[in-house]
Amino acid sequence: MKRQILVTSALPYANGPIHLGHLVEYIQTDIFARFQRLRGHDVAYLCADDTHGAAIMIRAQKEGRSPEALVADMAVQHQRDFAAFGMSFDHYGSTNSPANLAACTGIWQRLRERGMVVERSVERLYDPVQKTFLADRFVVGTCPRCGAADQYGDSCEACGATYPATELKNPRSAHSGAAPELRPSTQLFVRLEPLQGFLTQWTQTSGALQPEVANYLAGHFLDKPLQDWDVSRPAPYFGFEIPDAKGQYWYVWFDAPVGYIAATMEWCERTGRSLDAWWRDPRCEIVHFLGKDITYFHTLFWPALLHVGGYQLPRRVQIHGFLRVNGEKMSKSKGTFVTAARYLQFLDPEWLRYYYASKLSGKIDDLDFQVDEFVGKVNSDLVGRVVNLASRSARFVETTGLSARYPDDGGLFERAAAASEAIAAAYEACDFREAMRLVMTLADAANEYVEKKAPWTIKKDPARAAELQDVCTVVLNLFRQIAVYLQPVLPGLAAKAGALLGSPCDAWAAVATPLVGVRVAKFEHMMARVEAEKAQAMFTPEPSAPAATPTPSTAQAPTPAPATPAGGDTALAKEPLAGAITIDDFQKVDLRIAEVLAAEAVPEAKKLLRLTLSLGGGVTRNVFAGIKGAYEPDKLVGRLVVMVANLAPRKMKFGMSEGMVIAAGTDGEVYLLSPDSGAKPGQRLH
RNA sequence: GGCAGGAUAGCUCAGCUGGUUAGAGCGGCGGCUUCAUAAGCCGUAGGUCGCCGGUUCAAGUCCGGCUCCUGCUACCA
Repeated sequence: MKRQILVTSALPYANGPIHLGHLVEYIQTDIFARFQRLRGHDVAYLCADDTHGAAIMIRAQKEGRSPEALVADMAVQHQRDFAAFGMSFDHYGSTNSPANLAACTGIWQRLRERGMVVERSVERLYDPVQKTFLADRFVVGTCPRCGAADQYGDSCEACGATYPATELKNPRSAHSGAAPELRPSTQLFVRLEPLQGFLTQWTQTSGALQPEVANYLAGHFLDKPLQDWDVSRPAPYFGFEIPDAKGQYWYVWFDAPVGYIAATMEWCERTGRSLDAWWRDPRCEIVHFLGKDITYFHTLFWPALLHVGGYQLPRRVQIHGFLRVNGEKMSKSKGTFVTAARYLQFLDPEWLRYYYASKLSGKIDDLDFQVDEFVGKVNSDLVGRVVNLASRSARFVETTGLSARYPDDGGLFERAAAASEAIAAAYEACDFREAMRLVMTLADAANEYVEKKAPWTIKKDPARAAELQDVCTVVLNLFRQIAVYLQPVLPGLAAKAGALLGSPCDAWAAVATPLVGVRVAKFEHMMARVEAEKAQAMFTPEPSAPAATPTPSTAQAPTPAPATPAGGDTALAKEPLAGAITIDDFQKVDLRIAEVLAAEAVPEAKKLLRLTLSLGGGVTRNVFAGIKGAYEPDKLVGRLVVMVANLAPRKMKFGMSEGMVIAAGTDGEVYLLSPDSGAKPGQRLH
């Protein structure tokens, strides 16, 4: 039965380049889409750039151009990268499109009709100079958790904390620099509670979600009344102005997923198809691929919007984990944050497709990119086993072609054909790892056959020419079956296999019937081996900036233990220098020498020590410091540290914190600062 | 702290509803082969299945507790 399948990948944000982490998702989705096409189903693979939001607006402003220009530029970059990695989108759109506005408007009207939009006044930060409300991203200040300066109002890039903009310390407007004030703002909310029953049932019983995901939703959201969803943002905002609420814009997460529908609309328009056949017909299977970070948008809000909008709900939401590199989070300073464009400078895209396929299990687990494993898998599986089959047989039949009848092969071809359904089931379940494993056992069997038949020996005897041709006919047919099975992962290799035998590997059914009597083209290399050095080089940070190399005069200085090979400026790369401030700015900060009178771990806290600091003359301060992991409380008592003495006190879960202890560190390292001997508690730093 | 997921050979992982001597690939070691992109084939060594207790004729597989990792979250989507 021919199925109709609409496949999507999450829309990449137009604020940054495509990197190896993104590619886990796009490659996974593309393999699924290509597999379904290969099986003869009707597939639409749709994607688009996610273009709206304050982050885009700010960046455009910084770069002195319009958001539209920025977004157009990123669209070109993204699509160039995707093309290089073989993404077979049927259409690639943008959320900043008339189609998307139309689709959003339609859903919005239905929400209004059902009384699901409510207006409420919320306290928001207001820029008194510009006379405008500020989106979270337009407020900058000090992170309330880690104290990093110049962080946006929604989350901290240094420590990853998220918080309401009102908690930011020393907040300033990104427009005017003025201190924002709290003012009531009228905003629009979508009520989700009326759909609680519907969403509970859908998430728990539809089978669309992986079990862990259903559990997560049940335990985190559905166990209490669903909160209203704040879907509007005050101007200025790069996005769609809400048609019936002037000055209010849809929050980017409202119009982003609607982009799936908009992309389908554009595709239907272009190809003369019907949108309803893909979005309002239960026979169409909608499959969303996305990362675990955006789970709840796609499993609560999005189904709610679809339901109210009269659209078909996804048949499946396939959620994957994050990419790690050699067991660690991707990191710019460690060079493991590799963009698609950088990968292409070093390595072949098909290698990555295969490597990811061989690791993807369809579960939500993170996926670890290990350089050695990557090199080993590609070289031994693909070059050593698969391509090698063609390489060790094709040359023998370049002049004769394949035998006219398929010879007896002891059941090898038939067995490989019989594996078809097991392999297909693995692909269907997105257990590509299992699919690759099954295919490789076929390659093993084929190589054993070559070994046993020893065509190179047969060749020495002219009387056995027919036998030689038969053996190669078997081997090349086994190779072709494998090429077909791998086509969703390695379309390039499959195309080369098709060219070799003059018959395309473009249908799953081709594995059932051996090819006979055809000519065999001159054999050419099908895939190069990975050079381990190149893979290694790709993950090595570019030696950056001149400042890193020590000048001769400083070369005598004791060299700190070199944790990183080249450069040594990773801390600077990780946390670039902040913008210039005046001496007046600096003098606002009152830094003092303080003596640690007492220190104790806060048992309930992961990172906190409670310090009692003396500023001399009997003045003490109670300060919580996130240094539990790095310092023993006992060893701190008596030592001098530097503290921010005029930081506004802050109520924490464990008590009042009346200041902050200065420490250096990147990625969880912590190094307290000490003055030279002679300094006394209470002295100010100038 | 809450929630979720995980802990099985050096590495990456399979082990379904409990049942014979716990598996695969890679890597290691030993041999064979030389058609092939120094590819291939054969053989072999590696595991107290995180820890403790329980249920059972029988537990990696079920139950309870604990330890450690990962992610999300921390009065909030």
